[in-house]
Formats: sequence, C-alpha cells, structure tokens
Amino acid sequence: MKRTSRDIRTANRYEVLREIIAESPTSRQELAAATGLSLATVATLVGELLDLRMITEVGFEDSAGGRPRGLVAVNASGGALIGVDIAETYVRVELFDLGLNVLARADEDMRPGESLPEQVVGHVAAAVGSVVAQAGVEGARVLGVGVSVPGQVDRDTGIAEYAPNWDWHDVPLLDLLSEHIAYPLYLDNPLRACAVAELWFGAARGHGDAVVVNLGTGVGAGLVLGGGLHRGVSNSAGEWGHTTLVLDGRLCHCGNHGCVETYVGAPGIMLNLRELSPKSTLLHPEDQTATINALARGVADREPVALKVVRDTARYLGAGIADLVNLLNPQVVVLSSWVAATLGEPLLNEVREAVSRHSLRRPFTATEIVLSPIPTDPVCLGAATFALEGALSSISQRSGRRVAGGRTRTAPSA
Amino acid sequence: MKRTSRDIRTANRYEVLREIIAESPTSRQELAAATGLSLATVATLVGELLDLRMITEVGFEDSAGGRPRGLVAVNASGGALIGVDIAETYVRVELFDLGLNVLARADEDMRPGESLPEQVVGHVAAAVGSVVAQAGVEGARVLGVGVSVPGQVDRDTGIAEYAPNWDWHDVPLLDLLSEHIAYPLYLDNPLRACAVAELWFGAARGHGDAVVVNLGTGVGAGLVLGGGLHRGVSNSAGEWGHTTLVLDGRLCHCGNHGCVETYVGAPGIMLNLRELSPKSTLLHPEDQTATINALARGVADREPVALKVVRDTARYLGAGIADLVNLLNPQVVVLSSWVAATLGEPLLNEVREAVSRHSLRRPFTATEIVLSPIPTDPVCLGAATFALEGALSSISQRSGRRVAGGRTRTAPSA
DNA sequence: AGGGGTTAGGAAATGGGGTTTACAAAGTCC
DNA sequence: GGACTTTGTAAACCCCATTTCCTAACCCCT
Repeated sequence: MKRTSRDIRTANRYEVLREIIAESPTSRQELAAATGLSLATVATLVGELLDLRMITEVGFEDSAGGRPRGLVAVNASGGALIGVDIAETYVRVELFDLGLNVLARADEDMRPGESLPEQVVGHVAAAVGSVVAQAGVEGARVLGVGVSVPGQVDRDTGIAEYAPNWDWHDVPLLDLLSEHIAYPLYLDNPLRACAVAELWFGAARGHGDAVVVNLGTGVGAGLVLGGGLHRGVSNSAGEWGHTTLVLDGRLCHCGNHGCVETYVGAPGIMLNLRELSPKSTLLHPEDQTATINALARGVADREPVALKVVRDTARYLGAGIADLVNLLNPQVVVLSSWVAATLGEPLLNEVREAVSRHSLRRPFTATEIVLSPIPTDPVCLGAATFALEGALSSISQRSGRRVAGGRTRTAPSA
Repeated sequence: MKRTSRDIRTANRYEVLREIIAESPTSRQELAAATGLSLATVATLVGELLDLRMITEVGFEDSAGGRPRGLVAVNASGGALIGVDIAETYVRVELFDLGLNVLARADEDMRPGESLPEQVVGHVAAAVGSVVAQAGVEGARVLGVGVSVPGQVDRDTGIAEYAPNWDWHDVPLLDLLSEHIAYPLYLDNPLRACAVAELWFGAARGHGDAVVVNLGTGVGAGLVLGGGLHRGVSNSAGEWGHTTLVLDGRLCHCGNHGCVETYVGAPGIMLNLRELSPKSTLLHPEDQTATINALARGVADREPVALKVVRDTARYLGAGIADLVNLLNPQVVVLSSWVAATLGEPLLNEVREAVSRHSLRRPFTATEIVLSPIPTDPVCLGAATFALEGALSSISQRSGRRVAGGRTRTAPSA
C-alpha cells in the first residue's frame, strides 16, 4: 500500500537483472534502452550487481568508430538458488545457478500416509542436502531457498495456514524447516511461484498485466497486475480453480458445484473422457499423468475420442479464461503447469478459439494467449525466484564501498 | 508501468486530500497519523493545497496544555467540479463544490432516436451550461469536467472506442465536447467512475484492494487494486457483466449465453420475476425502475414472490461475487448503482449468505460485503472525481512561491 | 503577571532515488 | 598522429520524504 522510493530502486534492480538474465551477455546501453532508465541509473545498478558478484564483465562488443561497449553477463557461479516444490505425492528440489540453469535435482516420493509436517520437512531437508552435495557448491554460495507448498500461506510469518491435501492448519513450516536448513528461506504457494517464474523468465516478462493459468491436478491463476504479483489482502488471490463455471455442476472437493477445476484439472479431464467414452483405452484410472499423456498421443494420432475430449476441455477452459480476459484485460494469458505442457498446441488452439467466442472483442484483441515457454518445472523455478528476489531486496545499501580504482577494468580484454 | 517519485507525491497528495474531505475539519497531526506520512510531509502537502485554495485554515482545536492544533477544512468555495453521466436514455450533470456537495443538477432526456454523437454532445453542453448558470459560479472556478460514457473508452485520446448503446465506433467525444465546453475535460466509463467514487469517498477508502460491483441496467465491476484503479492494458478491465455464470444459459446482447448481466442486471431481474410469476403485479414491462421499486416494496411487505425473486437474484449474484472474492481476495466488495441502492439491505443479506456458500473460507473471512454509502448518483460523483484527480496531478510544482511570512497565521483566531 | 511544562508546526539538514551534464577513456578512420 | 565517435563514470542537480532543531502558542501553577 505505502510506496516508498526504495520500492522504485528494488523494482528497477529486478528489471535490470531480469533483462541481463534474458539477454546475457548484454551492454549497459541495451539495458537502458530496454528498461527506459537513464544510462547513469543503469550503470549504478549494474555496479551494485557487480559488487554482489551476481554478474560479471565478460568483454566488449565490436565497435564501429567509438569506444566499444562493455558487456556484462550473469555470473553463473556467483551463487546458487534452491527451489522446493512440495506437492501432494512428492517433493522436488532443484538447485539453480544464477543463470537459472538446473545444476542438480532431487525427488522424494511421499506415501499417502506421510502427511505430518515433520515427515514432509524431513523429505525437504534430505532433498535440499542432496542437491547441495550433488552440485558441489559450498554452502556459503547458496543465496536462499524458496519453498512452494499448496494452499494458503502467510509469507511473512512463514506459516502454512491451510493445506487442503493434508488437512494442515497453521503449520509454522518455515520455523520447522529452519531447524534443518541454514539458508534464507522463502515460503509461498505454487500458483504464485509459476506466476513469478513467468514474470521473470517466461511469457509475462515486460508485461504489466498478465494472467498465468495453472493447469495441473489443481487449477489456479497467478495474477500479475501493474508489473508485480497481486497477492490480495490475505495473500490468497488467484484461487481461480473454484470459480463457478457451471451452476449446480460437478461436485468439487471444496464443497461447491461446478468449479472450473472439476472440468479442466487433470481429474476433471479424466472425467470428461470417462463421460464421453467410459471404456476408452486412453483412460488409466488412478494415474493422471498416464491418462493425460495418452490423451496427448491420441490427439497427435488424430483419434476422434482424444480430439473430442481436448475440445470439450478447451470449451470449459476457454469460457473461464474469457472471463479473466474481460475482467482483467491482461496483455497475455499464459497456460502453465504439466497438463498444459503435455497437451500443448492442440489444447492452445482450441482454447484460443473458445476464448474468442466467449470474450468481448475489445479486450480479446488486446491479449495474447500462449503456452508457457519455460522448459523446466515452473514451480521449482518460481520458488527459486522468490529466493532471488529476496537476495536482491535485502541489499544492505552502501555496503559495497567501491574503492577508487578498485574494480575498474578487470574484464578480459577483447 | 514505470513508477517515478512524482507518482509517490501525487498519491500522497490524493491521500491527504481524501482524508481532509472525509474528516473535514481535521489537523495535520491526524492527517499524519491517518496516512502514515511524517508530519513534515503532511505539512508540505497541506501547504500545497492551501496555496491552491482547495482547503483553508478554519481555526484551532482546544488543547490541554500545549499549542493548539491548527485545523484545516475543505474550501468548499475554492472551486467547482462537474460530473457528467451519459446513459442510454438520459444525460445527467451535477456540479459539486470542493466538499463534493451537489450545488446544481441538470437532467436531459434523450429520445431513443437521438443517438448521434452530435446530439448527445448537444445535450451535455446544454446541461453543463445550465448547472454553471444555476450555481452562479464564475467560469474560472470550474476546475474540470469529468464525463462518463458507457462502453470502451480511451481516456488519453478522449475517444469513445465503442459504445454498445448507440453503435458508436471510435467517436472523438472529447474533441467534440471541447468545442462547446471550455473547461478541462476527462473521459472514462461509469464502471470506473463508480469505483473511483468509492475509493475517494465511499466504502473502498483506505483499502488497498476493493471490488465495486455495479448493478444497474448493465453490470460491471470496478477494480481497485494496490490502492489505485486497475485499468488493464486497453482500459477495459472490469467487464464483469459478461462473465459466464451459466453455461448455455440466457442469451445476452453480447452474443453469448449465461452472462452475469442477464441474471442480475435490471432486465435480468425482471426476467427472474417473470419466470417465477408471469402475471405478478410487481412486473411493469418496459419500465425497469418501476419494477425494481415495486420489488423493493414487495420485499418490505414480505410478499413471497418478491422475497423469492430477490433470493434468486442474490444466488446468482452471490455465485458471481464469490468468484471475485476467490480470485482477487479484496478487503471489501461494494454493491453500487441504482439497483443495489433500491433493493438495499434485503439483497445485501441474501448476497452475503450466497457468497459465503460459494467462496473459499479464507478469502471470504478477509472480505467485507457492503452497500455503497454514497447517497447521491455515484456516476456523477465519480466523473467529478476524475476532474478532481486531474486538477491535483496537473500541479505545476513550485508555482506557488510561498513568500516568506506570507500566509502564516491568517486564520480566524479562536 | 510571569515562569515552567507541553504540544504544534516551520525551517534546515540529511539521505535515498533518478537524471542531466561534463569529461575522461577507448576505440576507428583518415 | 590527429580528428571523430562512442562509452561510461563522476559530479551536480532536482525531487521526495524523514529527522532534527527550534520557535510559537498554549495551559497551569505560583
């Protein structure tokens, strides 16, 4: 609510680093042009990032008649970020370098019974230890650990207020984790993790208003509004999965009827398939992943049943997304998470068609609908991004003292 | 997108003036406490507003042992603001003093045939001239004219891109109006006008995130996010009336089926009534206002049919609002416009109940649902508020030169 | 009536942020 | 080697808000 000039600096720092990561290597001039900031400001921010060793000077651009532009690039080895994706049946942990490349990964399966916070925390701690060991980085280089847990989260206190999977209520997850993990910890939920991943590295980059629609087992929508994540008053904005799409429709586990999630989440899609063709060979009861994969193959082979299921699903999804387009008028709608990734282009095309039918013409023409371009697990990436943001905003200011003649001209010459 | 320190100043200026208008008269100390700003900043901003003659010093508060606090209040006669509400069948113009009290009003009816931009502009110009004459203010005191026109509007170019009522396409409305009206003009649509009215003077004041649900002939939702109006990328955010509530439901004039508007807009409510009881005496075909009024009286008399219609309407409305609560997690949802005002508390209670059934518990407990506390036409008020915002942000800065010893201590003594 | 305590509010100093301007550094081209 | 061009740093400047200091204005008490 209360904006201060520090926020401007932080936002600009984000913007510059985003641009460097995306365009690495790049020059100050290009950064200034891309961000709209003055050269001096860019230079200052670049200086800060250099002092933090998050980026390095990597040489010079060939020039045609003037002083060559110095190039800066992400200093991949300048630190490591860890992203933790806690899901219903597994914990996945990835360790990234500062270029956001995956250096190590650890998966831990959780049995249905294992729902106590202590058990989950144990898995997370083990996996975090594993990735650090695998990557062989010294602990001091880990800048932070972002943790995504489904449900409602208070990111300030680090309390998981409510996790529907395991009936958790007000679990002080961050405190529990900090007993096993020595790095700075950041907690949020997968919806917002995916949104932040798109904002930094994906299709929402540079867009003021974007909606990241999450299609997995659950369904939600991360909201990027005014260039930043919209959290709402109690950090629970984005619960789009329980929007009523069909009055008195399918029963949802939330207790209501006709929620979007029951039609376009993985279990909903399976139900769409079952209703259309109960004995289809595409259907793998009890295995969502296998069914969605089979469906994708079926579409590729142009099987009528698969095509019809995708079309039906897209009709529901399109109606829901059209509502978001009308309401929020975003520049881009991103389809993210594994169901969207698996069904890919065929789903996208049907969705585009359905949205165009359901939305108003003016807002529709202003928004693009795309698949997430992020190749890896967006939840881990987004969680790691929370850690990155944390590392960037906790700069003590004036700590780097920039000794005269110190860092000038250390870069490898052309 | 790009935030600058000037924006902070403007936002703070808004905040301070809002507070003064709401709590007039008030002291600098209270303002500092209410806004969270330092005393010095408040003093500077108050000084600016004094220089602009928008507020005046009106005396002192009794003190108990110290220097008494100087009180400032809105300088009602320091200027006038005009709000124009262009609707399908009428043009309403109100002239406000700076305390946002209505000083004069003019209504012009428009016949169904009169849909040419020139005709509408003529009515507006006549009504604006009328209110200025009625109020007897010199023209120089009119700070601006805000104009609300339904549909899609480009507020920067002043073009009404699309007005569904009259099939307008890209009408340069502001240019046309400026030929007849010499005051600064501001253009937007009624949705955002109502939202801004609530943000400045109504139930959304002081809340970072709010949704202003507009129930009139048409239906929409003004979005206040992060303390400011959310406009979306092409200034068309808030088109909530065409959210699909019932898949394959009632046909809407937008071409789709099952839009919220077809169930909870005035014509929709009439249809709810007709479907329930085709021969009800409450029903006045061709007259929305009469029907809604009759319905309100019926509810007051506890007539079963009226009660049932309101309950049914609230069920639809509640489902729709629940989706907004889940998605945006606002602090407050305001029911605005004439249908909401007419049906009042009975509708509100049913809506609250319905929302609580359809929304997730966590976001629901964080949001309040209220009727708009604004007693006058919110569209005119909101339109005038656009003019007020315009007058406040176009401050030339350092124009008032604050001669030493100039304005000190001119106030009436206690 | 004249101190002493107390609160209000102005003025100046301070610090964060961004931009503009001046200038040195580092190239190419002739 | 000099002229021209471009980069990037450093210094000056403007804007905004906060902190600090000090005076003004009041009450109460003697």
